[in-house]
Amino acid sequence: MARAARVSPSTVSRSFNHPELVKASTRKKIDSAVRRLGYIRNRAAQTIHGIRSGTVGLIVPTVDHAIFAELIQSFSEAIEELGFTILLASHGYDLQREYALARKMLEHRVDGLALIGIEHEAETFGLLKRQNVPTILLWNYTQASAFPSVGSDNFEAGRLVGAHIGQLGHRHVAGLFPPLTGNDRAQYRRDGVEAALAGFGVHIPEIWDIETPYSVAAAKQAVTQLLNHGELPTALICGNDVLAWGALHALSRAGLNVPGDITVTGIGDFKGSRDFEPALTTVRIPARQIGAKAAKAIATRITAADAEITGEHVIPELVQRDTCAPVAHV
Amino acid sequence: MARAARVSPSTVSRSFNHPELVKASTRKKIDSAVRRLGYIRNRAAQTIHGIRSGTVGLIVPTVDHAIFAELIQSFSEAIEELGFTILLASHGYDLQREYALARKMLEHRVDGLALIGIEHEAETFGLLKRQNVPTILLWNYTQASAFPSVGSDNFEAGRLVGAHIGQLGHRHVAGLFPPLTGNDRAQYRRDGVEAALAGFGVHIPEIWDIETPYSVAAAKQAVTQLLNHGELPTALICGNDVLAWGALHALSRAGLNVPGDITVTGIGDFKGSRDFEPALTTVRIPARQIGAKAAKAIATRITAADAEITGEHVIPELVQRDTCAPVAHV
DNA sequence: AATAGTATTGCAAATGTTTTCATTTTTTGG
DNA sequence: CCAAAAAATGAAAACATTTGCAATACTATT
Repeated sequence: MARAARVSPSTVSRSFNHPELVKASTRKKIDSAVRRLGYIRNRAAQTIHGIRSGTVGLIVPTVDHAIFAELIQSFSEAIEELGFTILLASHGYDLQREYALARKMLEHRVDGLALIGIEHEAETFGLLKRQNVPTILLWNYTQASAFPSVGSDNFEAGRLVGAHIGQLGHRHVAGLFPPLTGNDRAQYRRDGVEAALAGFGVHIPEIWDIETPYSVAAAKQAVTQLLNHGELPTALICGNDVLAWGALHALSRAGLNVPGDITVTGIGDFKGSRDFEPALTTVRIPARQIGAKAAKAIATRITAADAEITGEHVIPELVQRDTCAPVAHV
Repeated sequence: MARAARVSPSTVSRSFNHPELVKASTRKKIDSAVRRLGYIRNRAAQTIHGIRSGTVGLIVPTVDHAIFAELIQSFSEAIEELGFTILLASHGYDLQREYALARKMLEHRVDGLALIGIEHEAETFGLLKRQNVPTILLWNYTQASAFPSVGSDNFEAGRLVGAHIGQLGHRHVAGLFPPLTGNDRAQYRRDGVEAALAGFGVHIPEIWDIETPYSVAAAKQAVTQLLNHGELPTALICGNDVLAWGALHALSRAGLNVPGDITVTGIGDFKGSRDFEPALTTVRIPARQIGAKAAKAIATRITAADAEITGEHVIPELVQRDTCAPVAHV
């Protein structure tokens, strides 16, 4: 490239990075050579100078379906705006694989890393601390996390639905949750629900304690099965909106009225929950906001290495819509 | 690193890349130093030797919601399996931005690039041809695309619904499509629908030709508005499943029976459409299959530079479920 | 114990860029 | 038109790795 423009590599470099330092005529020569050759700078070569790679790793449990899609989208938009590109990988809720992926991203010399959730392998935390990679934990929030977390307190989210259901007078409550292992969000929500419910002396009995994979299909099937099982709860608390959608479809299919016959809640307030029929009562965890804030936080930390970033709590909020009713007085 | 293990850099390199060439005892020394220092190879340094970067660019219109999520997930799983990491970016249906993003990925020296759809800026195609980056076009399919395409023929998908609706006897048909600019998939579907319909002498009149942004909320609102508009079509063809969901919610809200009062179709067969109530009649475009095949195709092309890869047509298929009925005989 | 192999390692060059410092060119002011 | 100052450019080192080739260290054979 340098020879094509008949200048030294140094001048080419300057022309890109500090154009004000090179004479207009020289710059023109270089630009024309660039165009002529279709030259594209090699970021890898810059990176080995300690110059930032311009990439941020994002490791999620899954891209599939609604859960993280909105988060990924907003995070990616915001981080792109700030000049970075995303390296994306998913581990399928396997925190061992997460460790391997984090390592791989470090090989690529990402400038920063974002993980979903608060709890990770000690090995992973150790690695990131040692390598001193700016890291941020998304989606769930606590003050005491190993790295700054940006998200909603999922325990609080669970508590909100639990309390709401309790206040509506429900005493026969079922729970529909995804597998809890490797998923602190679901775990915290679940704990929050139980804690709030306990305040009303309510406990989810084992027959009504359903675990299903994360999908509309699985949730629908599980609820359909529950329906054939004899006694019906008066309320069904779902660990997230997708499961709630599945539940609503199952109830609709069975000819049951929501909230007349049974109350249903979700968590997440995913796109579509507002417009569902009946509109889903849920807890809003504002994915777009979290994504945008997280992007800003990590970019700040990357560009101003000293700036200690703090986590940020995006407060979850109960959104009352049309799937909840007070229990009929006995 | 090399000094820590008291060997030369060359030996360290060999120990990683051709372990059989270094003595077991030396390898052990190196391994222990690696562990001690938490050393992680720098891929950037490898990349400037012409060694592959191990990344594949994936540029999508949006990550949001159901459309591409499944595709991204399956593509990412498969490509990861093959040892690559994804560089992800989204352009919001703006093909100019797509060009810029492609350039950026080239700066990062991606080993290959995947784009959604067949039609792109001439500039983009030119760039990729010149740089000779293995490129693949996802989701839509034609034989005559600028790069190999892996996906379903979206014209055919549209034709399938159009023909189905025509055969059921519908003559008063409405269409609900997303904006067509910068979106060949929607465009082709639309064309297919119209072509098939024309075979039955049917044309979508302007009042029933609705364009809405890509979301459940927008679709619901648009259909609600249509409902207040006087005359009702006997069938509503939606450009994709998400819009169909919105339509179904609107109809449910209005107390209309599907398919009794009106027939509805989607395209895509996204996760959840099967379990919707009523289950959505749609055309299956198997995202998982497309993602997996595309990953394999591009990886092949990357690892065996000579291997000319061919596109692959994943045949779309009408999935008849419960939202279509023949029109009542007049 | 010497020789011929073979196995193992190191040296040096190369990769594409940035950066510091030195050199050359241009401009300015007298 | 000259000297001094300022502006523009180039040379060389640095970054972390790979690789071909040369050098060294073993092993087996006689």
